[in-house]
Amino acid sequence: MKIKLVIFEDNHQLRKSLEILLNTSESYVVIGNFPHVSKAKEIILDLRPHLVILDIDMPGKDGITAIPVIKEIDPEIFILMYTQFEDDEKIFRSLCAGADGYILKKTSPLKLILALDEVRKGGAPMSPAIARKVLASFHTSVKDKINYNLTSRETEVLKYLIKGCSVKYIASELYIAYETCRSHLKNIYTKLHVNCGKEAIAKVLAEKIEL
Amino acid sequence: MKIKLVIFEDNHQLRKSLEILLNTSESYVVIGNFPHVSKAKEIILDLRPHLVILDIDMPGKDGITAIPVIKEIDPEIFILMYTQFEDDEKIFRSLCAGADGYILKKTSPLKLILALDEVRKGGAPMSPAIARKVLASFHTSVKDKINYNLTSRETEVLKYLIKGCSVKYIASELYIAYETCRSHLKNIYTKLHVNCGKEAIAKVLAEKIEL
DNA sequence: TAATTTATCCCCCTTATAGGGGATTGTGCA
DNA sequence: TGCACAATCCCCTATAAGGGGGATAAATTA
Repeated sequence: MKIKLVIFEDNHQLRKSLEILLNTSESYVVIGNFPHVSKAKEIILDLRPHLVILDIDMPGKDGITAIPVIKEIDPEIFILMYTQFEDDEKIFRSLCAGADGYILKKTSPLKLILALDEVRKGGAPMSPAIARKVLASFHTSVKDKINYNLTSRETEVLKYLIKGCSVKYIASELYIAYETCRSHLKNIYTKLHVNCGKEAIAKVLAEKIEL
Repeated sequence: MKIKLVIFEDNHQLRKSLEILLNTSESYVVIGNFPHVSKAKEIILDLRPHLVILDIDMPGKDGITAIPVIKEIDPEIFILMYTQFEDDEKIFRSLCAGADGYILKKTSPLKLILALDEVRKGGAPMSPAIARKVLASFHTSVKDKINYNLTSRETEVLKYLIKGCSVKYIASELYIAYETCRSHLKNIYTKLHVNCGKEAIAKVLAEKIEL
């Protein structure tokens, strides 16, 4: 059973030669080949490929816009970006959107096939520069975050709160009175600009506020 | 000005040959060479290298444990993991901890230097398989998550809850009675094995449960 | 030294939430 | 045809949580 490919590539010549190249391989078969992604949804729903090769720079709709569309239809469909220039920003946006890797158009036919194999096996081919960007946004996510000026005690209380603990429990854990704990919470709510514990938890966890 | 390197590597022979190799290069100079990471903090504070080459498998303390220690001293110090086996899990843990890339011990001297250059330039050398793992955990597509069997309506209610909304507000947003909303919440709490909304929010957001 | 901050505690009052029931309607599946 | 289930709504009760006060001792800062 060959892996079914759909290609979106605006350059007519390149599109054709890609098709010929891939169809001569023993593992892949091109079942669709289109110059733009405006009908991507219908095409994917209709053809149900295993893997999509997606050019980034295309007239009209950007290839990146098609990523969420395809992944929503079936997250199992692999998406390999195919770009002429090593534009870090675009490739990074592609990967954020859910692409499974990318290859440059200057890549040799052999390496193209290898990259496809890699994607199929669950790998995500990408250059070190891009990998670094992904890594960076992966752990140091948002460093430019607001300082809410919580005191050390308030921070302690908040740490328990975001675990879902009750006020009573937090108080007992910190060996302070229930009312003291509530005082801290009141101050926390004021400082975080929220009105209740639920909002505080949601804010801290959703905004990845470090404590 | 040469890039100052510190190496942590338990194999004596390898450590020595690494040092000789790197010292013959025109860009790098090895200023420290140690068989274990137990004194990593003191060493880094003292020597202040630009880049650290870190073996993962070492007797006593694992090389990975040294990553946060080094990064806390100076996040600008690059860390390149140096491993014998392509152990996905360990490499992944290393990258999560803050490593800037990794190379295998079987890597040729030329490629080792290239990888160091890559790290210096801000790249993060890694294999496609690792890149995929990073990508995956990056957009939280943890597939092996528990299915709590929430109904579509319960999911809707929960989506509002984790934004910190009150029961009354959720009810009004969904055009249902307050008591209906509460019924859904009761069922949600049962299914998630929690006792209150705060716990539910904490659980969903902390465990990155997809809704 | 005086003012400020922090952490601690207490009161009252109101509202929100949780837990325990129970009931009705429609839908889909066996 | 009947059953299970999802979604809707209601009641009662107890506890938890939030908002508004205020107070004190210790430490820090101006």
